[in-house]
Amino acid sequence: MFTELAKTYDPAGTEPRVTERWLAAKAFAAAPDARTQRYVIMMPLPNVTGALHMGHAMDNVMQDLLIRWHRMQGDNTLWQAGTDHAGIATQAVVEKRLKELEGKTRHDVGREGLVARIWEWKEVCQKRIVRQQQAMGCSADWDRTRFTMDPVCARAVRHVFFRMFREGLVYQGDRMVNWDCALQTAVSDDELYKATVQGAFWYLRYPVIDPRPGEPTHVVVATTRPETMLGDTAIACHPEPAAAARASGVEVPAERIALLETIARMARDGRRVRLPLAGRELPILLDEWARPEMGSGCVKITPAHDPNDYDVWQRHRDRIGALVVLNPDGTMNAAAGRFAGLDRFAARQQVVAALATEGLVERIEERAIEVDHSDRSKTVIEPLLSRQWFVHMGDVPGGITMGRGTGREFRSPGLAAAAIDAARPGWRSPGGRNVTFHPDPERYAKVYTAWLAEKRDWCISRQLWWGHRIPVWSGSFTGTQLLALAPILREQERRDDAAAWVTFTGGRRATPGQALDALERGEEAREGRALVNLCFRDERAENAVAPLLRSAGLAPDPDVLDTWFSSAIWPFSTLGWPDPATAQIDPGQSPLASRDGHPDALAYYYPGSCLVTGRDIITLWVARMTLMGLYVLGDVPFTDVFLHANIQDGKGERMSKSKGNGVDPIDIIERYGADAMRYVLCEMQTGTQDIRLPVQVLSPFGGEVLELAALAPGSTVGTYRDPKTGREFDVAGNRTDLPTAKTFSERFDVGRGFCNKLWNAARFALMNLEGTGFTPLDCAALPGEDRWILSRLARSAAEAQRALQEYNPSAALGALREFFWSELCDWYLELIKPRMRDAGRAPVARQVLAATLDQTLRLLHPFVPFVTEALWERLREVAPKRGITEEFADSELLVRAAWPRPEAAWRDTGLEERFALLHEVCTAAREIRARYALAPGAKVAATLRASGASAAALHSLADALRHMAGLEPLQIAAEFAKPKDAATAVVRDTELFVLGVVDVDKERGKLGKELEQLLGRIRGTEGKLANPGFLAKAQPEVIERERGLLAELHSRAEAVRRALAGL
RNA sequence: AGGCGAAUAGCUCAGCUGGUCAGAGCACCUGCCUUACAAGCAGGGGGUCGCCGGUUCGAACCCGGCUUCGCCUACCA
Repeated sequence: MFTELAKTYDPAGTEPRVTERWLAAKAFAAAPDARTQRYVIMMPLPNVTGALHMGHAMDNVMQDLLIRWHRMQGDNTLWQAGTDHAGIATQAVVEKRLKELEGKTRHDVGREGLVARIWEWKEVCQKRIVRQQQAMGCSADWDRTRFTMDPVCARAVRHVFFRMFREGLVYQGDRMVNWDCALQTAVSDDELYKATVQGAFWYLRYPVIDPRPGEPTHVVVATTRPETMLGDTAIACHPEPAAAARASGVEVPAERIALLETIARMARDGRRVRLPLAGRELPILLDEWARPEMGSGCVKITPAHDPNDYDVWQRHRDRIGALVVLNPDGTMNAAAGRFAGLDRFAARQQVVAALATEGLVERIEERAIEVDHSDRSKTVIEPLLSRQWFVHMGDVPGGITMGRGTGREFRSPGLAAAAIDAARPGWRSPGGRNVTFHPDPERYAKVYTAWLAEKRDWCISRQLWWGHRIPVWSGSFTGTQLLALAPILREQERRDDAAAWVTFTGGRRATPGQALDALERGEEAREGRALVNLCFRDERAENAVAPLLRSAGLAPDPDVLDTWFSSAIWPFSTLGWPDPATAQIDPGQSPLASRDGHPDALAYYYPGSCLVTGRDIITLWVARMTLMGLYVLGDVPFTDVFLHANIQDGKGERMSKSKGNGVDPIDIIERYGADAMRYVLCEMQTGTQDIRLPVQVLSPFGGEVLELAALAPGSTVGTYRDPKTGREFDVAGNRTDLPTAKTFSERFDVGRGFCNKLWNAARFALMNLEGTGFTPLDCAALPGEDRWILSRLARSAAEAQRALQEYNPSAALGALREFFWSELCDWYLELIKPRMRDAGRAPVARQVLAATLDQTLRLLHPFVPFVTEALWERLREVAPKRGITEEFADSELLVRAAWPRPEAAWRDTGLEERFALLHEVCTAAREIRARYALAPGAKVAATLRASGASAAALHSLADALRHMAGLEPLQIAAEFAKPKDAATAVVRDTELFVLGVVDVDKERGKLGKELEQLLGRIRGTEGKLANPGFLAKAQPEVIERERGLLAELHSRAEAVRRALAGL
């Protein structure tokens, strides 16, 4: 029995119940079956660092939209959910809490203790993330939820690393890294941000050793970090100072050029300088890095603490070395002599002071300096030389085998090269796929390719405790020691689950066998040193030999892998690679192994379909996932990459919680409902540019709505001032001493309005649908408005389908909104109201209405799943059988219902045209009614002058016109005298006269204005047609159109003139 | 500094290969509590399409320059 719906839609009361039904029915679960059409999205896994923000909401909603759409189309649809351990980000968060709550550092609790705490944090955080995603309506397969450090993924990480290690694609080397002294780890370039700090250029004087007459006694170098001078191993001067100065375009004083030329000559002469404080002799290098126009023109070279100096070192390795003067914690090390133990900033002061007493500080230039900071610890980054693991991105001699052992093998010159190929339009993998970016293929392919083309090796080691341990044992040995280890090395080399490399000091890398042979043959000196790296594929095997290795002088690598290493293999690690049958999943999870004769999850769901993300992730993720997929499985992990817009605040700035300009999706869901949020996110997603979402906040003092972008900032980040009271409040949640206020955005009003409209349209329908049955109907025999709404429905469904295929959610939703609101609600529902009261005509109207509502709910479901699912339930109760010519396939849950098929038979372009005329005449009549302030319910007499096709159209739709415009009685005739007392409107080739309401002045004003407009357009069109160039060069059909337009304008102007004359 | 992109109504955005393309929603104004919905209905006003040139019979759209903003990459002794 139908119980009437509430008058307004209540998302808070509806959504949890709908979620429960979905989850209870396991409506999102995916399992391999006989279907060949599959659709797979691997969720860009959120970090377990905290709550989701609006960017996640956008990303998740876009994915859910595609997933629900494909699921309804009958594809076997998998949305793989999960979270990322996010190494450094998570460790930093937990360490910070540890400090705040317990006052302890990670060293107080130890490695195991810290990792245990992070696991606890992860459990809490992952649960919260899943709850948030479910609140948004995400229809991911929760029974397959993975975590990058769970056993399934961890095994895959080891196997991939092992394969790369054995094939020589990962290596260990000394490189310049961004060192975070607080977290004591290297961080990647992506984890840096620039900040301006107050600093100075210190100009330091290095004494020249034994200067000759005419030569300077000192060489001046400038630095922003004086303490690093303790690590100087050279100074440098440009080889051609005069020429370089000219080329720079900067005015350089002649004296300086002369001085630099002298220094360059001294360098060629082999003159040296003495490093103050340390006393070392330093050579003067000639290197183009020293730019005459900058600083003093000469530059100190500190290879271990400056990336550019590192490059200089690489060019002069035969002459200079590198000296590390910093400890991992940011204090000076023993190499810093008497400054050892001092913090880097304290050392800076003291070095300067010491130099000053020796008269070696020429001058100090105070100024603001841009310095790299760690995004994780917010401290100043130190460039530092250290030993790290790298993935070799460039080409390798002989190339590499991609997809080894998969049956999709192919050769590629290198990893980056393979990933670049994958995005070429003409390229195809052995599986026949490539990667295409949407919605702007060329633009984003360029970004992707440009980044990969640099082929910069990927630093994959992190000095953290939280993450996948690097499964390598290492040791440094002399040749003699190495020979003693031969039995162990040779044994490990024989195993297929272990691999080893020996790197000699000279840089030569060899397998243990080759290395031992080389030593025995004397190609490598026995007193020289060699680095041994030994990698084990399986953890158990590694543990078994660990004691042996330890006794042999090898030690396990203390570092963990970069988070992106495990994220990059997410598309297949989640599915159980390398062997789904033996993957160790949690109790209750969907199996990965083959079942019921169907393929296993990996074989069935890899390669996937689409990656949905923001364009800032192109290099971080898309490139690395593609590369790993090709390398390990011989095929791309997805064929489509959907890059959605990012959300900015009202000022066009990136939203950020810490900045206090963000909006929390959970606040929005509470305030507006999840569907409202989804509606607006989809509507904003037009594909061309980033989106501004103006942010508002309720004043905690006065309660009024304030525009965040217009507020005066408060005393700290994330605080603002109430304009009325001048008092401060906090929105970022980092101040406990101030009142807090939740941010929101009025943009979401639109979404709430839409859901409410949908609710009420359904409410009306359901009130009238009691007892609706299904009888096959003859489409052609239906009343005009029925055929019209079905035609519009079919057209809108096709439009939405096309827009979704083009990754344009906004256009798809726009088409559906237009159909639902402006056609179904504004016209069709009104048109059938009289039929609903007429027992004879009601059944067909009911059946068509039920069918239309059925299709509308299906079409809108991917956008607004909750309200549509709730209404679907009621619709099925009231009208269990629905359809027009044949019955639609039913489904208990809308989420599993079939997507509407394109019904070509419903389309009737001529009828739609006739209705368009009806709408125009109706609008004209309403305009007259409004102009003369006629009561809405009052009927008014009218006549229509129309002939030909228009007359036929209006005759056929006269009832609708009477009803919708309140025209009664209404006459339609080709010719009659215009009544004196009639208000007039000219619509296309017809004239409408509304009788008995005329106000001559009003009419004259209105018609006069219209005539003026028409005459203006006539003049314009005539001018065009009088232009010989236009007639000669424009396309004939364009000229024809203009002529037709001119004729129409003339006849309308004539009609308006007649109306004016008749006043 | 280089690369990519954007600038259209008060706000947020559409506008396909140049020709009924100047649009939508919100906001605003007017009138309506018309038995689905006032979170609604009906009607209305509002834009020199960032600026300057060029190409073209014709430019919001194509080209060049400029201004402003955003993103990415690099760099500053």
